[in-house]
Amino acid sequence: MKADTVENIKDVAESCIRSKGYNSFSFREIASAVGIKSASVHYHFPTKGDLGAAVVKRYTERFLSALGDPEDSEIKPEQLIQRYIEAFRSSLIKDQKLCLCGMLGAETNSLPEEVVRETKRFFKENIKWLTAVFARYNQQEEGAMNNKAVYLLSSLEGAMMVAHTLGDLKAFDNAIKVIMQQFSE
Amino acid sequence: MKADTVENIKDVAESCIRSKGYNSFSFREIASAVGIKSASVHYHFPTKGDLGAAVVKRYTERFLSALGDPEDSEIKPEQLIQRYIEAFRSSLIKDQKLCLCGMLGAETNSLPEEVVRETKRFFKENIKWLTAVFARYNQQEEGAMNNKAVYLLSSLEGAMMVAHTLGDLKAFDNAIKVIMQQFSE
DNA sequence: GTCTATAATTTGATAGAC
DNA sequence: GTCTATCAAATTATAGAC
Repeated sequence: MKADTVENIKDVAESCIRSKGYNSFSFREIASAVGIKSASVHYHFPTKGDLGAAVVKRYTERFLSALGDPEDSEIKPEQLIQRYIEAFRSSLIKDQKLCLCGMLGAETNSLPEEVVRETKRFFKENIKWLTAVFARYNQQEEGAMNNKAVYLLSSLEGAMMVAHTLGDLKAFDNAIKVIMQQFSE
Repeated sequence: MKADTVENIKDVAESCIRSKGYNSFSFREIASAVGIKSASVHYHFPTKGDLGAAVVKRYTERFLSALGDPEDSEIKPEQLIQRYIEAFRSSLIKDQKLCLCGMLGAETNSLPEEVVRETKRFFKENIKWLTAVFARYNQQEEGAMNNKAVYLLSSLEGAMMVAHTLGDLKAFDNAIKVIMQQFSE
């Protein structure tokens, strides 16, 4: 059932950060939810920064893995973009929470260096993946593809935040409708 | 010089929240920057939630005031949209900080009720203003204008967050380029 | 209106037993 | 690997003097 304590800790920490932010979760809180004591959490993750960085690292790996190969010729680029949007959408709808890195990105200035580094990596890998997908569309200049990638990532992060704040998940879908017009010509 | 203590407190608090978040600033920190003691801050704002809500309220009033009347026939709707985008851009470039409500929106789940209420109001008033501007464009259906409003607000908030995290302000302008294509037909 | 002093709680982190 | 116990610091907030 609860095979791996380390994974349990990461699960709870990820959930906490995504709903309340890095600066509003405590080791005691994590420990309590896992069913251990805070000293035991420190055994696995000496500092809060260690835990935060590990959570983001796992999050990024899972996210990229779910997206798959951007150059997989079996799948049309349009479908990959659709899959990308759906990844954000299900995060918001199913988990009722923000993107982990959307939250951490806002908190950047009050985060330990190792957490900032991993958060940046998430964004950079996202942009890289999207740029690779856009490169499969009809010929475009290098810069235009990168701009589109930054744009799509940013718009989805922003739409999650606004919809979550307003408590209106339809707002997310409404924003998506406008975003998709960009890619349907 | 420092005429009004209350305004000074709000100034410092706004700056702190925009750079570190609501959950990472303290009354002692504000007091120290203003040159008073934390007990004096409590005299003006009994609770942290009171201070937070007052800061957002002033921020919203100033923001809407700077935008002006969305139905001012002296100004073309295209120019108003440009002004709107510029308001976000200068926040990011000049202040090197996020939008106050972009930060607070992410933190929604760990905020006092009165701060959440004011943050929602900022977003709702933004959407209302934008919808009024879009209504001045050629005939569109009601829903489409609202969707565009939510979309533009969301995209700008997201672009600020991503650019700020990456420490790459050009990323903001690159995203804007793609966003503007939506409104240039 | 600002101060000193302090209460009550929570936090990240460590020492050392088992 | 988990525990008890504890530390040192920081937090929001209040009482009461000036």
